Amino acid sequence: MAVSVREVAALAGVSLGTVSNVLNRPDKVAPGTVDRVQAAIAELGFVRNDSARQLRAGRSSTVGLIVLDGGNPFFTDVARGAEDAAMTRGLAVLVGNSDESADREQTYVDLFEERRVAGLLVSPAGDDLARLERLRDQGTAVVLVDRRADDDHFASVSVDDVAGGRLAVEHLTGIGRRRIAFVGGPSGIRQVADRHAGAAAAAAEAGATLEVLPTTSLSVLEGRRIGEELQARPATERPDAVFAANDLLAVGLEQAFIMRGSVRVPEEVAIVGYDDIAFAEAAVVPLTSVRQPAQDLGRRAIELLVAQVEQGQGIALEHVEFTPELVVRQSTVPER
Amino acid sequence: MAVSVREVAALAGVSLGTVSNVLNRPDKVAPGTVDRVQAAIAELGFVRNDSARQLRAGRSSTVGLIVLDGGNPFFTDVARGAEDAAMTRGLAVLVGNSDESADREQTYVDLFEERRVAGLLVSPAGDDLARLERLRDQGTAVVLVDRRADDDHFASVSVDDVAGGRLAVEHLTGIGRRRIAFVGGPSGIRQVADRHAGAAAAAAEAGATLEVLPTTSLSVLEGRRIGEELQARPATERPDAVFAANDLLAVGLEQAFIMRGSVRVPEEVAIVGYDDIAFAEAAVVPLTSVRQPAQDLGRRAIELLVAQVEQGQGIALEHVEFTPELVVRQSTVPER
DNA sequence: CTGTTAGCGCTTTCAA
DNA sequence: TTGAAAGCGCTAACAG
Repeated sequence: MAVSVREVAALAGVSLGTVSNVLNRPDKVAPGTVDRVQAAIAELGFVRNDSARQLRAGRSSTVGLIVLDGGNPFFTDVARGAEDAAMTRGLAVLVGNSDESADREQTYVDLFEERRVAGLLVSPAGDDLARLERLRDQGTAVVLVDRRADDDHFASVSVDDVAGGRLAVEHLTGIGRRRIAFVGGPSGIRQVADRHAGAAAAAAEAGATLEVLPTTSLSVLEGRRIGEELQARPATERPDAVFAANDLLAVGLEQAFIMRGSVRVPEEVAIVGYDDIAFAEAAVVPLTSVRQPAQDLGRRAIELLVAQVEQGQGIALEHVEFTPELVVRQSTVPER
Repeated sequence: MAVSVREVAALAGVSLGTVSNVLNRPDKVAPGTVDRVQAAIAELGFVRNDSARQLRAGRSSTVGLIVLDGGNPFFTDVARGAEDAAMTRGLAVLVGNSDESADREQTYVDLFEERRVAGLLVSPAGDDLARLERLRDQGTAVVLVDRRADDDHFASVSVDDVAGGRLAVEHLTGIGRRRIAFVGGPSGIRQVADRHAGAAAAAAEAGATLEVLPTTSLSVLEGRRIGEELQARPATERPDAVFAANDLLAVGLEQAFIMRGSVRVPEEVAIVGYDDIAFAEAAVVPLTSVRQPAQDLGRRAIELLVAQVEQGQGIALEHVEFTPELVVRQSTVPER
């Protein structure tokens, strides 16, 4: 079937140990020999068998990544960042999609464990991290993604949603708005609660009011529903700015305002969204939004993982928390 | 480090061959022994080493999938379908994102080849399939995804874009529209050309006209530009329906029509998009769109791959072409 | 039904 | 600088 080092060695007229050296430490081999071996490799189309390599070496050059939602752009960006960072280090990333199911997550953890991955990046589906702790205790590096580890059991990379909420509202007060509404829910979602907390703090500091308009989900439809309610109010009782917990809500608000033609954005009501989805820029009024550095998250997670692998168990577990950034567009600052 | 079959065998008081049998052919082992071995496995937390297994077995239980664009919902759906189908067969899917770069694609092909994957699912970045042919000649099963293989070199799964274009225009003529416009471009993109061809055929059959409005890209902005042009025309010179080559264009058209308030959708102009992106349903006027069975594509690709693996080289190469389906919403048929 | 044994392809001492 | 040999963990004969 596939050609092995043995055949390469035979063709090149050297021993298989030399072929291995050409592959792994070419500087330890005489230039002429290297050439001969490489010619043989090319001629036979030899491709190294990673299983054998890994079995012998005891360690793998693959890392696993388990994401909560493979269809979510945030996670595809995280994956992309991880992939890129891994590739420069000669690592490959196996991506699994748990779809928020603890069972599926478990299946992937098993799979990765059987493959003896160098480490695991995981955005956990539930609160039961016991299985991951066991893994880590057995020597597999584990980094939590998009979840701040509350204890010292795991390294983690996450984004500071409180800072994101603060950023949004500081921008709104900065452009002179004082009657601000926060649209979002359910409040049980940690991200929603954090963004609200940051928003509330920033509003209080600036002497602005923050009215909370709860939603049952983070969808365009819910945004439109709230938008309809707001535009039905007398102009004097409307907020002069809205911070939506995500972009879908914000787009729904925009639709309600623009479709009716009753509320001008941003003149009467400025709108800030969250996530900076691809669609934010293409909204009827391009949307100001809080962007999460998803690719950086993935990149950094790989770096923490590599550090753990290289420095072993004893390493201090880092918790990296990224600060989101504000992307200003016409939904808060009109085009000149 | 990790525990091996040897240690399990020692603890259970059997030989390592028996442990292997418990793992792979439990029915060949006495029930009592099975229990004892499994107790030992549980106690030691034994996890089988897949590298060793694969090295010995000569075959792998992983398949590689290389997609053109990891951020594109179409491909995340394909991946999801492939993952699900693979999982039920005990296969794992390694997903690589070529990002339309032939180089990146090559890197992943190399990676997968080193890992001796059972097969490769790939939506090729370029037209040079020579490398893939070599792979296939060496015995690795290859299935082309989202690209109809023009020859008998590869099995393939794709979606019939001509049928999709036909579907869209038949719907429009079916609701009585006769002056139809096709918005899309550049025409060099195969999907665009096919969708147009289907649309033209359907229009001709129904005795409708099909005006072509070319775009430089498939973006919301381009859609909005065309929309502005159309709404500036006298009502009598406007088409009574538009078929857009994708949903982004369609959303841009809608935005231009609705924002100006000058053209009613669907009364004056009906709009059909393509892809049925998540946003289509949430558009200001929910968008009628042509949906591609992306998950089915992924699932079927795995099935073709498995067939090749099981039946070997001699198998007749299948070309599965899916027919898209129309999702009707208010942009063509008003709510009652 | 269970134990023994021979490798899978590679890397890595250790000697020459 | 190169070659010979041992063995990673597992599976699949084959023998008992």
